[in-house]
Amino acid sequence: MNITLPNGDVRVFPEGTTGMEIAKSISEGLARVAMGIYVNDTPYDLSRPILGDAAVRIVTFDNDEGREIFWHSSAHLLAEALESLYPGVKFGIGPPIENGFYYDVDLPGETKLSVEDLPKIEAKMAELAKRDVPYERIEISWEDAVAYFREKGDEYKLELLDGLKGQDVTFYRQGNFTDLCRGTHVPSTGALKFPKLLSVAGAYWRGDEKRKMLTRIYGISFPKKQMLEDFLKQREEAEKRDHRKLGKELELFMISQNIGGGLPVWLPNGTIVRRRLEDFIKEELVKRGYVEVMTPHIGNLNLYRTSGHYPYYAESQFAPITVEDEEYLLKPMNCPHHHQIYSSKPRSYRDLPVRLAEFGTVYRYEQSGELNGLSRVRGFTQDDAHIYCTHDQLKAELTNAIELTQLVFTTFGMEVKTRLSIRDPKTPEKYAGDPAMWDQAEREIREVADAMGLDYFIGEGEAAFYGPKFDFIVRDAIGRKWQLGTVQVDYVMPERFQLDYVGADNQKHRPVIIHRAPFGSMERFISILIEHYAGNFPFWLAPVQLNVLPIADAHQSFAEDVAAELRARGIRVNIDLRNEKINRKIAESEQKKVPFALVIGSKEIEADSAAVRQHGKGDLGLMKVADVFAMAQRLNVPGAE
RNA sequence: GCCGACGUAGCUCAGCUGGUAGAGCAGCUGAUUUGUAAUCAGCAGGUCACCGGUUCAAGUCCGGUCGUCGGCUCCA
Repeated sequence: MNITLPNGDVRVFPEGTTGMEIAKSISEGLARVAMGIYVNDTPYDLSRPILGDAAVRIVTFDNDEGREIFWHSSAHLLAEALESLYPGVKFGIGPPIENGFYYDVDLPGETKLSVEDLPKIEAKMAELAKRDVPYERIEISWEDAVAYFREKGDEYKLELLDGLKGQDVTFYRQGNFTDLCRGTHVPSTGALKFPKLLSVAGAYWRGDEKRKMLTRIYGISFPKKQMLEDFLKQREEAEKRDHRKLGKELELFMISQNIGGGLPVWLPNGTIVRRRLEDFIKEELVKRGYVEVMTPHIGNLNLYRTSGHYPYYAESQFAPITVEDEEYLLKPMNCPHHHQIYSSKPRSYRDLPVRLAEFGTVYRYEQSGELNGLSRVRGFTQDDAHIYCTHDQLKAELTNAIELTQLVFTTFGMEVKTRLSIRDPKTPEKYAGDPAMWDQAEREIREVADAMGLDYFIGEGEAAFYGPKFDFIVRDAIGRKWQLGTVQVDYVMPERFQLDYVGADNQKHRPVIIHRAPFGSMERFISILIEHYAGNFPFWLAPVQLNVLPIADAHQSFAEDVAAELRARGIRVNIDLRNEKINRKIAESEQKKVPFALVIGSKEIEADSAAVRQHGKGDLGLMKVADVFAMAQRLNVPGAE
């Protein structure tokens, strides 16, 4: 048979040759690190005979696919270890994930697992790995598979089999452990020498909170010990960037239980960062023809009945407040308020687009277990705006809104993934408005994306109930994904709020609304920003931009003059007049991550200069004070490095 | 909300099998006048998250509550 390699080479092998034999024919080295082989894009075990001509691709730990195989096999090894340590354990699912693998298990009786049990399990895994036994693929009829798990009493596997009714299935066996599994696996357990179990957590069976909570064990493994060590070190480094830790250290924000969980307060330093970001966006809004508005924090409940948010989202809102027989809601979003502004006077097509912007604070009830620093809160401020436009203007306005969002991410150099969030065709009841409208909206938003050459992926079922949207997703220091900016198309609210404008034909028409927020939530954006910079804010954002550090009393008056001159130029300056050694003053300036320190002693005064020290870079030498002023002003603009 | 772990001074953390709380940093006072990452000394600082129980005795053991963290679920 003819086997085509990824480089285009075609080699002839006897029918039934295995992936391992092909790998060996290429090189012994490749055979050693191979995890599996893709045969015409279907993953095969290396021991599985290949029948007929095929294009193949051998995958190793360096490929996503190879890691997937490696971690999937590791999950089976974990399961085997658990079965040997906790006889009677039942197994849910145990897939590979982005960084490692997990297995969901139902432990026998009242057995509880805590992190302290992990080393023991880990040791067992390592021991089992050492036997170096093969992963065997077993094809089995559905009936026999059911019989096996019925015998074993594993109702979870039986439930999984329910979903596979009528098909033959595959088992994988290594040593004493057999699992229902589609595969693929590494050739033998010997490859999995360095497993590391990371955490235990509860996880609902099949993700359904009405069903039993299983114990999930997370782990990771590597083919080389050094890789495991590097991974753990990197993890530790990432934890240092955690915005909750840096937020405290740099006095950016705090969360007080006396105020309430999920209700962060901004400290003076954090307020500066936030205001600078707001100023940055506001400037862009002016350039793009937005007008700013302000609306109160509560609104009549009827607004949200009209919009449909209430009672649909009632369980994620704070309870209504009743005053003089009227009910009010802490606003969970700004849109209805803005719609009132739009409809406060007759609008002509000549007025459109109307772009109403507001840094609007909204309140949503989040479950206590979900609160997280600034990332997940109960009160947050959106850099919100609603664009009311004619249908003809929609694409241009969408493009403009997406560009603004992109400007945000490029300004900060953040890596972002763009998701086009559309309906889930299986649950039409979750969406308002008529399907034809949706089809149109989804088509239009996609056309805009394609015209812009946007790199995006589809998120089926991620649309808002009133329309499709783009979501901009970034990762925090420890790899969790968060949605920041969003741009949404909405044909539903104009209907519900009876919004209209008079067209050139002197007839009333419905506008289209674009909801958009480039930062999304200021709180969440800043949480990511803190981690992105590891607290080392660029000059224009830094709460304190410059520390002036006189060496001794004699240098104070000159230093104070320099500081005053900088302040007069709008630079945020601190001066350290304490009776401390210069080393101490420098150390603290570095710890506080202040971008520049100006050391001032006799030499500097003599030369009308300052010794400039850049945070993280060290001493840059003497600079004339006039040049320092110029540099500070040059750096004090958004995006400057 | 659910599963698990954790909660000691402003911060970071010690406190073994129960015997009335300890360090470093920060703070205050004083000395030192300092040249590129922490000068020295003294002082002060705690209802050991909260409530209840066991015990002669609880930071430590048990139960409950609240909160934090890691997940799960949810996210307009």
